[in-house]
Amino acid sequence: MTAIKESSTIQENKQYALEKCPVTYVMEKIGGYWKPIILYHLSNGSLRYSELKRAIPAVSEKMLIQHLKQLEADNLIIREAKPVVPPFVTYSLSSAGIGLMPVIQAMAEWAFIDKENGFSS
Amino acid sequence: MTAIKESSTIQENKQYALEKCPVTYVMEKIGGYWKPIILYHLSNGSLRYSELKRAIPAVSEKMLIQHLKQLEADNLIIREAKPVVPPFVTYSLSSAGIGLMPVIQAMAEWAFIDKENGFSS
DNA sequence: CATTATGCATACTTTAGGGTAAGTACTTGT
DNA sequence: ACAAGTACTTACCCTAAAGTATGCATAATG
Repeated sequence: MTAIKESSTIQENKQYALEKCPVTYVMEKIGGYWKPIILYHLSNGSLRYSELKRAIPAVSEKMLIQHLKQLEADNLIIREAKPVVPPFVTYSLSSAGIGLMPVIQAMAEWAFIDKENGFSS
Repeated sequence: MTAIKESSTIQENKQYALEKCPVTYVMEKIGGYWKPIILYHLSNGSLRYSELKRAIPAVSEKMLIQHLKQLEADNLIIREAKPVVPPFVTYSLSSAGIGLMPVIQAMAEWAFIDKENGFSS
């Protein structure tokens, strides 16, 4: 039994890691590249889908709605659609999403400091 | 010329996004799934490579050193190797890495609150 | 009457990330 | 003499994520 490589238990350990490490828990919810960026742009108030698209030109429409759906499913943002004929859909932060603002704020602040100090690779 | 789809400009817009959005800047540095987790485990002090491995059983050795190298290249952690024969290598936070602790701390705090409120999908 | 805008959905392909496994160099322990 | 520990490196493969490009319904606008 001692010959079993420890790496074969990685899968089972993932559940353990999720329960033990709070940062792992967070990464499961906002771990994607785009999610924190979306949340950052929503921090100044609700935005329409098309406004988000223009605010983040680097994201494709597919990625944008995909992550918006996931953020909604995780109760971090709220989607409101008015049944008018040119569709009018707005996204805003939920209370849990607002709770994430310290994280986003801390990121933004660190970015400015890091840039000032010129720590570039 | 009006027939060109706007999505074809996504690549060029990425550079723009990097300069404009601070959160994008941060995600380029600690955007990987494992990087914040590694930084979290180093927040209590320096650790040897093997200690990190045992602290994060869910990560494979390949991922661990890969991200450690990247974090070192980005000046977020410091690698110190003693030239002894059973290798003795420790990793610790740099000053820039310590500057990231508010982000990691905010993540950890939010995780606890979110779990208490039972916001699970 | 064709275009534009809105908020998506979907198919199709490519790429990058990550998993698994094995090897290396050197020494201490049994 | 052989396994085990330490800190990696390398090679191969595979899947999930992301890019690209369409389509759709409707209605105001030129």
